[in-house]
Amino acid sequence: MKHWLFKTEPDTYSIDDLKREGRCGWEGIRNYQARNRLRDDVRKGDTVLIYHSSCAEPAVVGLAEVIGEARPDPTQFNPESPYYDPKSTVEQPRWLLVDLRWKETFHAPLTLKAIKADPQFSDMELVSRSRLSIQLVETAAMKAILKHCRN
DNA sequence: GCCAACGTTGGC
DNA sequence: GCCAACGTTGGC
Repeated sequence: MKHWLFKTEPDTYSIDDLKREGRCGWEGIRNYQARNRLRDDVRKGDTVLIYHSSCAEPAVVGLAEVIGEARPDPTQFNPESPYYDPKSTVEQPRWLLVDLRWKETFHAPLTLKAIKADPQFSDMELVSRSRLSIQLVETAAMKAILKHCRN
């Protein structure tokens, strides 16, 4: 089982939204590397850290679980959606999403600032490849993050 | 709001 | 297939 970190802008969709809804299709991934990871590597049962980006205090804020394998993202076919992609077809969908279930909202979010300041997180993609929206988290880092966030 | 990093597009 | 132009991300 793998661990991931999914980014979201809390103004658009926050951990509170996920908690309230209980589950969601993680819409709007429009980057090929991220899409390929959803298709090839993200599996049902994997755990996902939810990360708030582009906000006052960027941080890991909660935990979710992957409850379904990748499927076409319906928003790519909807002209009303900000994620609409006119070049994608139902026959050959370009973009995928996975379904998540809310598991936990952390009492002590781990801020980007704290992650950058801690040498044990220096290998995290959040530090080295900050613009990738679907990131792989190593088991050791995952354990350390959960320990921090649950204290 | 700025701007660096980096992904995507499209002409050649 | 190269690469310049352009667009997006996301921290600050």
